Amino acid sequence: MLYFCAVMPKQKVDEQTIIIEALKLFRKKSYFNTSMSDIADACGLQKGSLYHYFPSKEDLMKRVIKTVHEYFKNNVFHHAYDKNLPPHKRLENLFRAAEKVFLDEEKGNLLGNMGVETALMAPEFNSLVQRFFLDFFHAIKTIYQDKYGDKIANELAERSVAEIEGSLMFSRVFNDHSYLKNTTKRILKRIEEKPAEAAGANGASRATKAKH
Amino acid sequence: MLYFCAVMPKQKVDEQTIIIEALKLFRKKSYFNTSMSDIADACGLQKGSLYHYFPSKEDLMKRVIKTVHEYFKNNVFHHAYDKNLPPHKRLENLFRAAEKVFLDEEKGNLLGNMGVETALMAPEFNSLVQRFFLDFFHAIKTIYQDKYGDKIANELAERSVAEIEGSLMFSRVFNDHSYLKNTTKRILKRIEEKPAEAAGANGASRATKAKH
Amino acid sequence: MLYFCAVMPKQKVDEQTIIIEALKLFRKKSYFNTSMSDIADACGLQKGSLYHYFPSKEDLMKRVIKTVHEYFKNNVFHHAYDKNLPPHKRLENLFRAAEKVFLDEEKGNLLGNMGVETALMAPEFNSLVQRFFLDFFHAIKTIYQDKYGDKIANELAERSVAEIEGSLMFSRVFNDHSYLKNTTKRILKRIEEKPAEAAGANGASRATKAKH
Amino acid sequence: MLYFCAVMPKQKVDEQTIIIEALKLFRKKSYFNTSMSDIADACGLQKGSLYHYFPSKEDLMKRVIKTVHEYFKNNVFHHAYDKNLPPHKRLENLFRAAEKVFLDEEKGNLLGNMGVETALMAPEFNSLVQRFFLDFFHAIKTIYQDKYGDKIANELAERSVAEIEGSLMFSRVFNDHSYLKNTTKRILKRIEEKPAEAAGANGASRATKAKH
DNA sequence: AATGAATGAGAATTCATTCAT
DNA sequence: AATGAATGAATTCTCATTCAT
Repeated sequence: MLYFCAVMPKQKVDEQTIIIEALKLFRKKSYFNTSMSDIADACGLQKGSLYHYFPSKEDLMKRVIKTVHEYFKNNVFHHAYDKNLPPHKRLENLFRAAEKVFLDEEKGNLLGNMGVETALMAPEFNSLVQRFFLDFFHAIKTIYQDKYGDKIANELAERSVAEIEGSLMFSRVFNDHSYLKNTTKRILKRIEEKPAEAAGANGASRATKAKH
Repeated sequence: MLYFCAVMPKQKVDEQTIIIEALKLFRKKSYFNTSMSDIADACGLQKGSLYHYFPSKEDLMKRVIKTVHEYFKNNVFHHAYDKNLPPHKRLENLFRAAEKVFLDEEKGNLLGNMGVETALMAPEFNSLVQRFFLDFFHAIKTIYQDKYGDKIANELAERSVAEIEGSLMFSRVFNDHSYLKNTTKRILKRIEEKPAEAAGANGASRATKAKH
Repeated sequence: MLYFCAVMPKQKVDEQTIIIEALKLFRKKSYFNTSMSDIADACGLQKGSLYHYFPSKEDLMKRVIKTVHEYFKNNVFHHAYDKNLPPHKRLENLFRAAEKVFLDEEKGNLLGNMGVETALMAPEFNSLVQRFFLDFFHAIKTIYQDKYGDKIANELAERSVAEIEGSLMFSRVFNDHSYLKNTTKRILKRIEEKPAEAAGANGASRATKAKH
Repeated sequence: MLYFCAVMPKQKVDEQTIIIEALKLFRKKSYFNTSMSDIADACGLQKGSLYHYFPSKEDLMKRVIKTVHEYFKNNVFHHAYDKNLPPHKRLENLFRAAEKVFLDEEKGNLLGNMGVETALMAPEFNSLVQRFFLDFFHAIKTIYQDKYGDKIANELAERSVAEIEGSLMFSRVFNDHSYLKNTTKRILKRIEEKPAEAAGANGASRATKAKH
């Protein structure tokens, strides 16, 4: 990987490198199955050296989650707020970007969003994951709001994100991309159609309402 | 649970007790955060004694997953096959039973989707979790098949289970039952309506198709 | 093994059965690598039941060693005392019988004499193994005594048994019967030749002298 | 062993120390009866710390065996290749050095044939022990080759090493140095005499032939 | 005699973390 | 900043042994 640079950059190990390597490992092997040693190895460091950058494994994980969150904000969710495009186009762009990350298409691995699983297993990361999903909800809701009223948009967003997360899980459990891809396709098709479907929505859930 | 004889038999711990105690702990603290010691304590045993019943922690977990699966078959999925009731009623019964388990409504004694998280983190349990979901799909699909053709039923089932699993995840991440409850309500409402909505379905995913 | 009896004997598990099964396992896997569970399995018993016959694993091993010793007395060493045959014939018979046991020729496994290794690793069996070797020495010495004087016979015996044990060890380490077989052939050849070779013997060792 | 600087460096335990301590314990109590805890105690370390140096107990044992082998090469076997001395002198030097190690003459600090016993009980060490013996054979054979032809030298070497190992075993079982000492004396005497004795040798065994 | 549940001590190993250099 | 030795607590698992039935 390094050998291909014409001029070898100093390649000092920095926080970002560690976060990225940790992210890769957490995604591949999960938080509990990844040791600080694994991360150090991946960075070309000694175990002890990691503690110069992060006071603990838990803290490192939090930084990883925040980094992922930030990445989604800048590269996925932002498509929702591009007011120059029509809703269905914005949704399409957002989904396309999300799939790239979720399905790790470049490398062909099925990675999924480690944060979710981790949140369910380790309560200390719960609030960070909540924040991630609230932003996810908000982005999708914003897109729907142009076509539907606030209440319906809220509910549609909740439903769409649930479908996406559920089918992402299936894609992972069955090691089959098509679950997620079919789901995004289906959701896109819905937005292009008449708003009739959303009628009769029952109210959105508490957490989602609370924030937006 | 323990029947009284004239002479109280010496309270032997049996496999089922251990499985139930392990399940509770795995649900509460996750597989990785639960030690064999924890389980032994919960059963009033020494940790070595667990190995009298299960050759390894992994094996115990597999038994737990199978037990949950069996429980769902007998107490949840079976509603789908009750040919005396109309589809929407069968779906309602199934959802009601599922919610009871998923949301731990009556005192945390049974189940949850701990298997899912674990499958995502520990590949050794993947196939058991796959089997669980295939049965889940099949049950829901059977209900839809009375109203829709095979292809659409398939897709609707996939979608419904995804919505349920996604919203269950939100219910847990946000510690708010209404995500799952709203979702089941919404899905029930759909089945009571005209079949028009399902039009334009794109094909079901590989794994689901393969089996049913 | 049992299947070949025309009338299946009651075949109650008895001490002898356990000793034989334990011997087989100790030979194959060594004392330390054989658990009471392994032995119980081989006997078709529960672990706990072994303790009806033997108070401890150590005691069982002692019985095994004694049984082997007894077996050698009756089936191997006794050839040395068959006064009807000439020395070289007696030696040949003895070696032939010993090879059968050491090399487990019937089953083609290289088993060797577990007692020796065990004696070296677990001092509690030392004296039993000593007794075995003293009998071995004595048998060989008796054969030599007809051709040579006591002193030389003593030394030749010590030397022959050492050669045998050493080459038996090589046969096991290199998994090659020929080490032991070449050695017995060579020793037999020596006894058929002139007694000149034994000249200049230096005295036998203490233990050997002490006993005989 | 530890060189004194102006400032005494903090006495770090190093690999060699651990290997030596492990060797001592393996010799005294055997591989199976020595726990990593015992070794750690002997080194003044926590047992976890051993894994900083060796990935497993098995690996540590392999290093121990290799160290012993190396020691024999440098301190025992090398006498065989000292072309300035006559064969019998070389053999004498070799034996003298071997006895020192085998019989632990100076204070139990080094070696013994613990490897042999272990090889017989734990197949994972077999090949290392084979290599040790092949070197032993080769050294002795080299000495004999100056007086006898290749074939006879081969067989004499095999026989001598067998005698030595056998009598070493007796020395240990009877706790009496004289078994080994008499054997080396006797073998030395043979080489000083006429080569007539070796006549009629039957071929050497497979493993020995294969290598040399 | 036999069972099999239970024990309890101890084994190997892992790992997040600390800290002197 | 980085090392790497060291820790110590925890973890999974093994096993000889006991004992009520």
